[in-house]
Amino acid sequence: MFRTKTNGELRLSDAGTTVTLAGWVQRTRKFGGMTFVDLRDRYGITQLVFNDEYDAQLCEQANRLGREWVIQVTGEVSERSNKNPNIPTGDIEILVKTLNVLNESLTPPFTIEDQSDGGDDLRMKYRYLDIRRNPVRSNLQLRHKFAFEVRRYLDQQGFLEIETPVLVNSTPEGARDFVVPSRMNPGQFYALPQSPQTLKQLCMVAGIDRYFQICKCFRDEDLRADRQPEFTQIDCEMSFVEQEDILQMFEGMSRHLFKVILNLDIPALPRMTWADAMKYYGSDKPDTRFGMKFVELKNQQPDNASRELVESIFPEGFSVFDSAAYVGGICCEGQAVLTRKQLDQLIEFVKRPQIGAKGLVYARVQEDGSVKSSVDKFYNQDALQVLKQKMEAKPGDLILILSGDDAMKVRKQLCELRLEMGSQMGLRDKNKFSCLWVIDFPMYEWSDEEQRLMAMHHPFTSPKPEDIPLLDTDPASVRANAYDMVINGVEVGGGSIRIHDAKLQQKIFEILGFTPEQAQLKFGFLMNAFKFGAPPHGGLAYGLDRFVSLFAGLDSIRDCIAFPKNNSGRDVMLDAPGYLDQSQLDELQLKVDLREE
RNA sequence: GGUGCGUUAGUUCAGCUGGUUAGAAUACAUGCCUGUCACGCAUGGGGUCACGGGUUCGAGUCCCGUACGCACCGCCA
Repeated sequence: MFRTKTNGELRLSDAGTTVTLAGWVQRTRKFGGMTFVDLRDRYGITQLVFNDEYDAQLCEQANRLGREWVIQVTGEVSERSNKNPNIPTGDIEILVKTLNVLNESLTPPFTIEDQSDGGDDLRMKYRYLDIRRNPVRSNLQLRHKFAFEVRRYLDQQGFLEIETPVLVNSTPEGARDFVVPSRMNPGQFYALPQSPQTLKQLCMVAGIDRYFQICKCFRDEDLRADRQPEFTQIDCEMSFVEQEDILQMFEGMSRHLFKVILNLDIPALPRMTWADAMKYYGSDKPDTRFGMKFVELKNQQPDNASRELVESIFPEGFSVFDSAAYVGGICCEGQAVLTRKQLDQLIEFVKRPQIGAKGLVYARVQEDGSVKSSVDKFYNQDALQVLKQKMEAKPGDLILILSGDDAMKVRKQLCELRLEMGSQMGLRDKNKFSCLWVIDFPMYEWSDEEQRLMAMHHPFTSPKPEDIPLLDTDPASVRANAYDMVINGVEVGGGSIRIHDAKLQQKIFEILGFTPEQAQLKFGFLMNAFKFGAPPHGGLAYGLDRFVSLFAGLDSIRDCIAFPKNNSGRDVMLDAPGYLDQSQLDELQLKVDLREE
């Protein structure tokens, strides 16, 4: 062992003792004949003092030190004459007797400080230097503690952590697979798992009652701030349970994590049906830190989100509303103060191509209760008062209204607008947490691209028993025993009760457009297993990276991943992916044939 | 596959309507300073203005293309 103490742990009570410290030179300050060195390691900073009146040669040695040099010193802990209240070890310093340079360092390309001057790209290229910084390291420490507490909780609940293979088969449905060629089976490929879904179900058939695994999953899709091609899942499955048991168990786990990591007491998680989430928030992952629920002012297009017809509250007159199938609004408390310019910016916001609204109608409720709107020439004050009442708007409030032919599209636009207003109004505080379950997802959603129904969750999800008759008559309206945990508008986890009956599973595959032969080829192993006494089972999986990011208040999951990939899926530090040598290709009997641009 | 923004010193950025030698801060180097702690002061070195093409008497600045980065849409059972 090089060291007898760590930096950051010495206190005044250690004064007079001789210690050996090792670490990195954070900074040196030369002041006349004195040299001060801040020595850093994982645990903190210790100030070293060199004085040429006592030892000129040692001081000369200290003056040669550069940033990030690795040194070891032995010296006496001494009370400082000038204390520094800003750091925990500010009461003491080390009067250095011996200095040993363990390794020199190049000048780092960016400053290793809490507030670094380095940009993201540069910090990722030198991520090993970036991790020396407190904010990055503390994110990794939080992640460690989070995973540790997950294991502790699940262990106490009788779960077994079981590893499943990383080299598996490519699966239809779902995301693109990363594939791995097999040298011993030329022309054949493994795929990396998008999730251990089928394997954990086989663990249930195998009688492993309660399974979990903290494991890497892989999806070859485009990246985002909250999406990496390899990410970590807390994957869980239980046998002999119903949906209620799963919700209870994992609500318990989440509340445990909030308590032990953030010391927050989270109330019981409210439950919202998918239909209500879509109807009132336009999203299956609503940010419930604030209200501003949608009010339907007209809906002539009943769908899975909202089955009742709503007659327009407006009299005829404004052709945009008259012809729209759906009109919906939100009420923004106290926002009548927004200027014309700010409202114009909101209009620009909803008209952005990514959002795609044609326009935005607004109405301010004045102090005297009258309503002043952008559609005053179409509606009289009586009609606007009906609007005010319907929106439950008070004097000082601002009503924002979107309309269109496709209710679901307008809801999504309204969702963006609501989130934007929530942000502008400061209602999306990172230190506040609002958790809920979204339940009763539809089994299927229509894919325009493939012109067929696709599983919304995955093809092993069981329908709600009361909706099973609808599988034959109206499959699009069948609801699933599927649920997501949503925190602050982030989907942190999701799962379902699975099908454990081979015949029902076969039927679901049929509805998804698989022939019996295809289903047997791709999922025969699962359906065969179901014939040997599969227990009823279900589970869920959390996105560890997202959950930790939420706890740490991060904007991107990259910040809690030690070595993340960039926007194009590259590891800029390793410069991966890269080309293979011809000899490797030869061994694999593969030929690269790049498409010409 | 698509949209937007960006790329100037080691780093983070400024650089206006095209005009003489491209700046600041910080980092780095050297010197001074005996209680500093974001020390201070002085001096100094440091630039393929991402790359390619075009417009122009003249391009860091305008136009087109490419590459790279970030955010987003599509995609992500």
